[in-house]
Amino acid sequence: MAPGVRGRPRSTSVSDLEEAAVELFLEQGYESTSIDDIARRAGISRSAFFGYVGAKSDLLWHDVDQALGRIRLVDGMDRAGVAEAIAGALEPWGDRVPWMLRETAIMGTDAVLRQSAFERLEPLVARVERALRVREGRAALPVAAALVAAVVSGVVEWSQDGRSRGPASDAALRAARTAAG
Amino acid sequence: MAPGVRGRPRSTSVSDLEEAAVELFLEQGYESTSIDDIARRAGISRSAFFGYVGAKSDLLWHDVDQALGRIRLVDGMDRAGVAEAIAGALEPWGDRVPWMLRETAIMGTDAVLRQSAFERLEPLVARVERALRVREGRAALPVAAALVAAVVSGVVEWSQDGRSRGPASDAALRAARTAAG
DNA sequence: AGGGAATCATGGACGGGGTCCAGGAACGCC
DNA sequence: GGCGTTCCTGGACCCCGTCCATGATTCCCT
Repeated sequence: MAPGVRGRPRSTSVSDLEEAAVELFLEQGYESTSIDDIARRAGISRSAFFGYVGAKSDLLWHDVDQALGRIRLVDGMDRAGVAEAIAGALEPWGDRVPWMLRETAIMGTDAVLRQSAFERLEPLVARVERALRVREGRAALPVAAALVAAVVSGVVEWSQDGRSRGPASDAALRAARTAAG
Repeated sequence: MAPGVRGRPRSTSVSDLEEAAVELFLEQGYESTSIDDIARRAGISRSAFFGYVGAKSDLLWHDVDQALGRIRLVDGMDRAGVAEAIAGALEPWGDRVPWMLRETAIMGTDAVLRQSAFERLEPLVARVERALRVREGRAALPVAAALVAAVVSGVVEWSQDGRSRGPASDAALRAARTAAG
């Protein structure tokens, strides 16, 4: 596939690394799993690991990062439009929680997720602010921050709902509405 | 002072460490300043450093942590009440921006602040949720998250306002109101 | 077939953060 | 002065993330 690409082909993928990591995290926990462990199980060296991923915690965000990449915002949107755009990007998830957002207790990843959450979400806040600026003016930033925070907290609650969990996009929309009320 | 305390007295304080750190951060930047550098300038060993502070980034949050500790929430508050409580805790700041929130460009601390922001703010979200639960019911979490996010973004904007910056508490209140509207 | 050129993998070195611990130093109390 | 308590020190340790020289694998062109 992909003709015209020269050079040595990659020997694995981020998804494979993610898979290997989840296994190890479930077995030994996040902190007790070194990058060496993950790389070894995926069949590459520690150095190569950093050719796929910039940090160990990136593996936890792989699914979320892809969802973030699917969000399509347009300048001039209103709050509801932004909420729908974000919810739409979550539709591929359906009612299935990404591996890394589940079993956080077993893996002991809560602390790490908190550390990297702001870093991950802040770019989205910036994008939302830009989209809202036409309608909200100079107050766009707090509005954007509040909107994103509401949606995120909604998704987090959703991911912790044991059973009877609907689609992620519904949870996102619901949270956005309740916060706006 | 403080009679009845046995044992060797502490040889410095967190505030002293913060002061030494700010100097070094302004001179060399955050990343280029090692914990050894800070400890040396403060006249203690690297090991002792961790007896005052759990991590290098804690120094950046010293002022904010104290403000967080001043916030008094009561179960049954409404959104406006919570906003006022938070704003009240910021009054000691007046219109002066804490050292570590200023000159973040010079110190190169933006990345570190982002990393530790969620970690710092999430406990506040939890407290706000608890206070709001009486009135907001099960939707308290997204509301709390949105409220905190709005206030924080407002304070961040305030801290970057070059001149004609009013008190921090005003900025916090303003942001909370615009996000709620 | 053979020689670039490009891309990736490897192993190792390095600096730094954070933890841990054994020993010593400074205090109050008896 | 002895004792318990609290703190400081120096060092060892593990791991993360960066960097680099070297080698491996592929495509393309001649």
